[in-house]
Amino acid sequence: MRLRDETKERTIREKAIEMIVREGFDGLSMQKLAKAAGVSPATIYIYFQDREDLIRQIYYEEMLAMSAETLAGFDPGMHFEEGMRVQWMNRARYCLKYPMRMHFMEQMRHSPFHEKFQGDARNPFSVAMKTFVLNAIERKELIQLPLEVYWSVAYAPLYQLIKFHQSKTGMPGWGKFVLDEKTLEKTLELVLKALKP
Amino acid sequence: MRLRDETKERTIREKAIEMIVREGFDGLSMQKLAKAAGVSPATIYIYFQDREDLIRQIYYEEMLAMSAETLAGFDPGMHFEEGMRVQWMNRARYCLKYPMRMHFMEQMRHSPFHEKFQGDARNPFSVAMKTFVLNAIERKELIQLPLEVYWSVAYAPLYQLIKFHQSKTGMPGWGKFVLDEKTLEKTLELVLKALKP
DNA sequence: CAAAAATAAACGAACGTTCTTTTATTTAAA
DNA sequence: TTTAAATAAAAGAACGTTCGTTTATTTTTG
Repeated sequence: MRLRDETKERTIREKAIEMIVREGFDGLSMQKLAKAAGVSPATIYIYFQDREDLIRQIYYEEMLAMSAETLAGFDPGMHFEEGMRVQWMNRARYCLKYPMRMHFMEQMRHSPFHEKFQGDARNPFSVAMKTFVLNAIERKELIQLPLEVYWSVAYAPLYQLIKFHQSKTGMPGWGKFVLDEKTLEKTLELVLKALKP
Repeated sequence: MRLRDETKERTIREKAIEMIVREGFDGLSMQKLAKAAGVSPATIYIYFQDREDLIRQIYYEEMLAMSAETLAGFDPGMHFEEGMRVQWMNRARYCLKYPMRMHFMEQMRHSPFHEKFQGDARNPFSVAMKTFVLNAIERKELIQLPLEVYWSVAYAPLYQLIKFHQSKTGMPGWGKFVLDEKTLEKTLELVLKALKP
């Protein structure tokens, strides 16, 4: 019995991400992907049921990887400020280390795929986050607010900053923006100021 | 000479947005669009050069409409808190009034089209925004910070909140989230707390 | 040799776009 | 006032291409 060449699946996954980032979901065709991965179109269908399953699987894998990296060194029982700092640094590090994957996820999250796949995506992440927030509120290290408001104030600015950083042109009319350690830290301070009692 | 039926172009544009929101850029095909708009495929090419031009034109139109609505009742010389409040309410109103268009724009902004079209998109918006921020800093109503940091802290939370509101399922594991006037106002207060000296 | 991996070639369907024709409307000569 | 030429809008059918996927076959390795 012939064994699977696991590098083939990896290559397919990576090339798919590249294609989607470069040309959007429009640009992801199975035949072009096969060519890019140096593989026959039929081979893709050994590893994935169909095009949608391919996208779904990449999405799940990426979600897990991001969650894991985000929760590294994090404990839901941590003090608020420390926990926030760990998460900010983890997220920033991941996004800057894997800009392709990050871009892919951003594209995913704003496409109709997101709602379609969300139901069966069980990231270990929401639970930890919820516990962390409730703890922090109880300890009076964080003001009382709905989870969605917390999320919006706590992390949306970070992702927007990263998007500015990764944008080639920056804001139209403004120059190129570079996100350095200091700016990151300063922005985190602002967010903490908003959220602490 | 036969006159143009202007309703045709409007219908095409609206159906295109609907299709993109429902099925993504993948799902936008010229033939399906023609059928949905009750028009011959060839007719679309009277109004638009090609598929990409169609998307580009819709994008520009939407950008202008959003900018206009966002700047309604706004003056770059306004005091910081008042200006922020006007912009928050304007943006929120627009997004909640036209969820389709908003969704279309979000999908646009995170697709490769965005960088492609950004160069020639001149929204009247950046200038007003820049002036407003510089004024506010000079008056010491706003702390000193880069424009990108300001933008990230000031508006990213708002858009994230709106996305929660419009998401059918809400955060996975949490319930459905409804954005009411009071939550909006509360969140704005938090952001102001972060940004004021 | 058995069996799964991998392929090349091919399938019908759908794609973006164009070609040809028809329809509606204006213009202006009769 | 009638009517025919002129013209752009609009339609329908078709173009060649590429799409996602499958079938039939070969290759590889336990």
